[in-house]
Amino acid sequence: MEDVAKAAGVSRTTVSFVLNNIPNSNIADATRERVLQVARELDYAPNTQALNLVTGRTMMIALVVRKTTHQMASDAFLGAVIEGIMQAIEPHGYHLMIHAAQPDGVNSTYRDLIRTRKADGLVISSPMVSDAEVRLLHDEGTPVVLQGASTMEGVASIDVDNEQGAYDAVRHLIELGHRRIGHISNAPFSYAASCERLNGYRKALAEAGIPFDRALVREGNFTAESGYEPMYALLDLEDRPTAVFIGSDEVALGALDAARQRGITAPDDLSVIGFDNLPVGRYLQPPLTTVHLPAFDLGREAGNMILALVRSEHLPRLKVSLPTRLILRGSTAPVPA
Amino acid sequence: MEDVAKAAGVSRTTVSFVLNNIPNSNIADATRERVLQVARELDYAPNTQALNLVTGRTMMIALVVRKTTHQMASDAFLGAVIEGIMQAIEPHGYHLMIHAAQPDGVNSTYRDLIRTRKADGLVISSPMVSDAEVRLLHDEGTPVVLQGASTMEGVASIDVDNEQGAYDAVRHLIELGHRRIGHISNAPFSYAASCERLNGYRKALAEAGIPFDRALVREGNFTAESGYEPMYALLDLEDRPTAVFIGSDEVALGALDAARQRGITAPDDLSVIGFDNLPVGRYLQPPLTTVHLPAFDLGREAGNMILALVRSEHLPRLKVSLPTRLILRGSTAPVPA
DNA sequence: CTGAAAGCGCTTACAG
DNA sequence: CTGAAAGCGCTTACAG
Repeated sequence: MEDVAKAAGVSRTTVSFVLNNIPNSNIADATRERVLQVARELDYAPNTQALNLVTGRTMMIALVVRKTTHQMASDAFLGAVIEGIMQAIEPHGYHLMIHAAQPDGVNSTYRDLIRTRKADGLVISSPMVSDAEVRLLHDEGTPVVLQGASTMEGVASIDVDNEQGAYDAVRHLIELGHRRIGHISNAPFSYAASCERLNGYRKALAEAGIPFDRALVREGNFTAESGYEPMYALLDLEDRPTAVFIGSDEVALGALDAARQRGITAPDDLSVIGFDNLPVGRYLQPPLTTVHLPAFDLGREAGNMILALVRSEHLPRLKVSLPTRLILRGSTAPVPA
Repeated sequence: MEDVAKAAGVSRTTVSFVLNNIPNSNIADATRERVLQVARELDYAPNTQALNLVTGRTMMIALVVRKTTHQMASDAFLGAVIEGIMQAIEPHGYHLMIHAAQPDGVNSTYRDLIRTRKADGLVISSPMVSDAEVRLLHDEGTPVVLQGASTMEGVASIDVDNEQGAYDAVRHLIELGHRRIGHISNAPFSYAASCERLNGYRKALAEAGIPFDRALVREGNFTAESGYEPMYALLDLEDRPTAVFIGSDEVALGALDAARQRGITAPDDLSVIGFDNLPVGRYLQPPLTTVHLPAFDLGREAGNMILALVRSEHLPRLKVSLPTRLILRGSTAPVPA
């Protein structure tokens, strides 16, 4: 900048004014032109670090991924979420950094991103029901958006309407005539999303006058592998279900394989409906009926929210809930006569 | 820091020395203890921006994803690659930022990340054969690692051994007795990886004395949808193949569906082998035989390489090639008698 | 309409 | 063993 000022024969102040297009700076057109010209010739680019130091901002948003290494590496939605966030923030000059924080990390470090001024705000992809560090961060006035859990008082959050999605899925099964409907969760019930999906399941049953049977509910744990045991257990029941609502396509993969091993195939012997709408679902045999999770929209909305927060703008709603959509394919059918 | 110095009754210099553990600074133990103590009490955290300004470094690595929005959102490996890079760089105090750059972007902007000092080095996930911006960056002395294409002279790069992987796949088919073997590429042949896999295919054929037949080679284009046409074309051939090597599991998904629509099922009527080893492959019916692509390792190695570059350390090898591994599952079988 | 100067929060020769 | 001071590259009152 020094160089530009010298070459253009003006002060650094003037250069700063024209380059930043400061209003009311009243720079003569000729001067302005000259500075712009020289800056171009010298291929001038401002030093972000210097700018950050004086403005006190970093123009960075951190996406904190609260997952184990394995969970993150096999997260089919990470790309969509990242893409969504970037599309929201980059047009406004913000960049995205990724930070991994183990879910069990007691001494996790993402608060340091703020303390050491590496980022202006955090999007926390946190499936955990509660998290003391988030609480602290929020109380300190840090811009924080929770993506995926909405149980924390006063903290901005975004999620899909899990209960409604589950309700729609189970209602679909009921309409096909099923009465004996099992449920395998996407994750342990210590996760908010699992609870909400269970609630949707129960609500649909209740509405149809079908009594809730605890024995029909089993826990999955994110992965396809975790789908085997629960499915075996369900199929081993005296009065086994004619349909199963599984809270995750991924878990459904394993569950379907388990059923197959027992010689039970969907949808003839058993109707199966998943959740998430993984891209691969339509290529399975039979194509998997599921509930669409709008991962990209989730990211974009999270981006919009954190953007509003870091810019101290008004946040229309503190908790937003995105709609799901039932995707009918081949893994569900009317209950066999 | 000012505050810490004041509270400890020392100068900022001293605080800086003890906090950064500067060797040969010869701080009295008592002073050191006092400073540490006060810093803890005041919950002091250094301002990264100020530090960056004086050191001239940002401690940031940018992952430049050269893909369309759609491609990125449906990239099953992005999480694994990111995780790999982070595991390599975070222990050394570096952070990762993500930057999207459209593959067709003439006036793409990732060079600005360096010009404006937002990052110290770039990992470019670039499938394109050549890229003028990378050339320029490299010539300017910027630390750059190409992930996925190795055609640029003098630029560090990492990739999987595509040719060997394809060779292994086709050789497996030949050993099963197939002689009429089709190929559907993962992407257009303007992409380096596609060419390399085609070379592996040709090499295996040549070695077995099977003449290369241009009619048996078709282009895929990343997505499952792009697998239909090529498969139809192959099946419509007079002398149709008994096996097909497909350069991508994703493309294989569509191709398999296309075959199924024609009443042709793997592996009885047609052996099919993919590439990538998507997690879902083992849950398909039949489970997909494929070539394992070590996405996490790719990321970690890219991380190690860029780390060496930004730290001006010696780079053992400028171009590294990671081995693949043939995964035998159910979609390939001996040629029908 | 433009410039001199202070300041953002650090590091690091240099002096004592 | 410790401190005063310059400097990193910017922005922004303030003065003229």
